[in-house]
Amino acid sequence: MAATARRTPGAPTTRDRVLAAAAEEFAARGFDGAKVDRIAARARVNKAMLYYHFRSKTALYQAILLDRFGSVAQAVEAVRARGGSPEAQLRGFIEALAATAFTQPQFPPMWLREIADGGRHLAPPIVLEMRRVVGTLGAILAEGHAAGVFREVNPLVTQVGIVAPLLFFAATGPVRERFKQLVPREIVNAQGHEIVTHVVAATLAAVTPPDVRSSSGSASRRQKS
Amino acid sequence: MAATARRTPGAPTTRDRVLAAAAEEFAARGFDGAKVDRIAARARVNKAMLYYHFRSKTALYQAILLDRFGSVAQAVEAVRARGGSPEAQLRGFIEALAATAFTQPQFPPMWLREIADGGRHLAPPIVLEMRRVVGTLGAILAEGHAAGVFREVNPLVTQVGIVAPLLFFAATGPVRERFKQLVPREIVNAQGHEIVTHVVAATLAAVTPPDVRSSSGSASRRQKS
DNA sequence: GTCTATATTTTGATAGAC
DNA sequence: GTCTATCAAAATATAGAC
Repeated sequence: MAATARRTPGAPTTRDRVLAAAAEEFAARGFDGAKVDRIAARARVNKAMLYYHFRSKTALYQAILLDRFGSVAQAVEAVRARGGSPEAQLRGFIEALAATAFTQPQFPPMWLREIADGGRHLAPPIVLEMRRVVGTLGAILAEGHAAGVFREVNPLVTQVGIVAPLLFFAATGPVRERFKQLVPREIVNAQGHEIVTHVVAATLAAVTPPDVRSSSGSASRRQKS
Repeated sequence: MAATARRTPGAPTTRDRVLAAAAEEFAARGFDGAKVDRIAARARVNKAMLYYHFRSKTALYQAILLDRFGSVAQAVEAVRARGGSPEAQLRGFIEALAATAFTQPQFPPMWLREIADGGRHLAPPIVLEMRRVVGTLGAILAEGHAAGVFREVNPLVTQVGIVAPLLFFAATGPVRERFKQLVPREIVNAQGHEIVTHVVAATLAAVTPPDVRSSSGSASRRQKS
């Protein structure tokens, strides 16, 4: 109706370009390190334009966080809805998180920073999305426990055991690249699938009850060699 | 000799107070979020005094990082020097890291932030300290592999599986405290020892070869129930 | 919806007296 | 070694024309 320029269908809107540029800037520099001027420049929009679409730097930041955590929650809930054995769901949970961490490179650093910040920018809606993620894992673990294939474990501890290595590994990519001169190649050249395999194996082992860990049903702790 | 005020023996020097205050500020807000004025106020020193002792905000930050990573490296090397079975050394490695993470609350957030920052502030000496940590783990894993009690695993992947959950759990303390209203108590009230137990179990399981995982020496993957 | 110009505050860093 | 006063550069945000 107004003097709106007719956009090319499928082309990202100005708002979308700002969101994308902001995600990169926030991921790379953190909330305080991110500069509104740089975001605007990256998005090839004017700074005033940015403030036209978003109330403030904080609002922009929170919009991104809400979107990303929402899509993570959706992904893990889809895994749970798909059903299957508790082990399969747990593996799917891990793989869904890994997929997010590796396909959305901005997400791991942002998550790590929010943790380090003590959740200073986490509005309640964002926390609810995070809650959906732990809740989903809790449901999977409870189902497995009820079926007798999982021990009773603390969902938070288990979730940290899953999420932390995936985020950490994904986020350390740039650091490893940066200092590859100082560290042996074989060590640095770990691939994403290796950490996923590790996390799956480690998590399954940690939630498996002692009595199904070996066919003999005996001690869970091996005797010293 | 000069007009130096005679310090009370054992009392922290001005420099030490600045370092302590800076560690808290950097941990809580990150490099860009930390403000020199706040550091000075916290340390009850003048800002000019701060710049007398440290060349710049960056130099102050790096001094702290070097010190902390150095003490971590020292701790894990002490574990290795103490000897014992590879399993015992691996457990000791994990516990040493956990002790650092829980007794020095500023350290986990600072580490997470440096990762997220892509190592932008990591001077080569600091990277060398980090290298000592991975190197120590690599030595333990190699010894275990030579003795036939560990599989051949990537030290970096294994280290991420250890360090990330410990740092993440320690660093999430404030977040969990902050949003405890929104999450069930049983979940939030996980204690530090729980994550250590989890990491030890998960890591040992991940590095144990299939043929010693059960006394029968059969399949490492359990059949479905 | 988009841009130019600018107001206002904050912040890292220093000069210079004592 | 310590403090007061202050500079100069950034950085968030907005006013107002088109």
